[in-house]
Amino acid sequence: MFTERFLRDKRGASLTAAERARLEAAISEVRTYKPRKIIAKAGEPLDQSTLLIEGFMCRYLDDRSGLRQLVAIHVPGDFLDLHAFPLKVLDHDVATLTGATAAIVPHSELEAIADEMPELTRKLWFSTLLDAAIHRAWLFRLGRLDANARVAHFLCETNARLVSAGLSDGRRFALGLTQADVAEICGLTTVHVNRVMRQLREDGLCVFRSSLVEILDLARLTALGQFNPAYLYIDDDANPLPSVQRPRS
Amino acid sequence: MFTERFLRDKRGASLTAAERARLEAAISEVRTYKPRKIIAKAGEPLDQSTLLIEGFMCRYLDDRSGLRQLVAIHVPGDFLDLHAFPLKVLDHDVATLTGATAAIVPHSELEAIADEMPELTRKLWFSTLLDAAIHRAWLFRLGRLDANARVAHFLCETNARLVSAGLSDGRRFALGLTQADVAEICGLTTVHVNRVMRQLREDGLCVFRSSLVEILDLARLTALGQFNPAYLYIDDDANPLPSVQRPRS
DNA sequence: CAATCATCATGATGCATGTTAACTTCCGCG
DNA sequence: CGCGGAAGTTAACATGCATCATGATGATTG
Repeated sequence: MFTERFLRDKRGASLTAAERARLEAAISEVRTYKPRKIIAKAGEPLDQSTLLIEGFMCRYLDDRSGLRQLVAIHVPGDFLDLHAFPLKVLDHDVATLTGATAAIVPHSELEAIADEMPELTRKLWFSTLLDAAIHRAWLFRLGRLDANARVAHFLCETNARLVSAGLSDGRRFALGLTQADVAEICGLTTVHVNRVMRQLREDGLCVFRSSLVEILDLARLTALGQFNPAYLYIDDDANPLPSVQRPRS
Repeated sequence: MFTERFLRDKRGASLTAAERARLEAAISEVRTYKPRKIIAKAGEPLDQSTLLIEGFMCRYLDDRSGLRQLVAIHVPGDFLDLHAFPLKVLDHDVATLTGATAAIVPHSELEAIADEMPELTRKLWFSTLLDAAIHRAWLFRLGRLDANARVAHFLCETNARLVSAGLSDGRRFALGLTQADVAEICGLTTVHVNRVMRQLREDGLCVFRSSLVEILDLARLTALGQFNPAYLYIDDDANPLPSVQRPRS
């Protein structure tokens, strides 16, 4: 079941068994990728999209001197270039961060789905809009938060997304990124990300070492990053984070 | 024809006459709005979307102390909260910047369109993805550009969008924003935006005074802002900007 | 027409983050 | 098992933008 995590526990958009089966049938191929490989370049016409099964991928824009600004990172369950189906051509590059496996879905299959299954189509649309909502949270992060808060916000967001994917217990998760990657995400230099990580460690908020994130004080990290997970559209009663667990009735 | 500007000259997504008529028939009402009024609040369920006909609107997120980060501005022709149709609830607020008029489209009509007209549905989807592409360009702007370049990039983008809407001649356009608005867009203080505007003026790049933008040197402004309009998905041969006009064959 | 408020303008000062440059630690690989 | 390159760490110094303060201009309104 390659589509197992896709839209899992997303408010009003979880797939029915029939929809899941249809999507599963649309997969033409499963590929594996090495770390730090470019998967799609801006401007090239695409006739397929990629459903991430394992590993981390990213999307980014280059500035004139070749520096990257990441505009998204993707975790297992993300249909990461589904927007290439309506757009036909991407405005940015897509690459792996870690080694990864992904399912390939040809656009011809998506066209068939669009003709036959309006409700599933609406859910695919929803999935691309979820990415847009995350873009907006990233805009807030870059526009309004200082360096410490940016990194805190990013770690909280990634934690929440990985909890939803079943890949974090709400406190600890594997994250195969370097400090340089975090810098490209948060619009900072690697030197300064290093300073921020040290401060988070010394303040007892979070430790990020050898590709493992350990959140020591989720409440304070959340407050520091002004993180409010509403934009992730996660079902209220699915996989609650430890800090938002409600009393059992 | 309220939908006249919607997806005008957008690559592979311009509407056919029949599609336009269908959308026109979906409009339930036309409203006028005063400047600086909130139109939709984050978290409230929405059962309609808004097609902007005249004026400027924006979308924004608040930080803890009430400061705003704009995540989008919208110009006539934009279907500005169409993403509320699949999402049902917005993750941000929507407000007018200037006085405005807009057409209201109930979600029940969009559902009917989704059931009957897959090709038009794909174009509506495209429209929401165009907004996401603009989000990505804004991420690049905030993450990788300094203050002068951010403002230059914003002015180039707005110029290009307004040319496409028929509201800029490629050099001059009305823009009813204050320097404080530009600050909320570019993640700067109003004081610093003021300094940037002065510098752009002194360098002979651009003058922004009494709600009128005059671009004096588009090529240099484009270079300063590292602006590449590809992400706007404007038809190659529609309304070319003066600087990208090609020789007639 | 005066009063008032939003917007624009500009200087002085401070701080967060960038820049440069070592140095260290880790880890894969010959 | 030691070598080499990538990633992490830290310090000294530079700077772009925020902050604070104050006044000028321009528009709206009673």
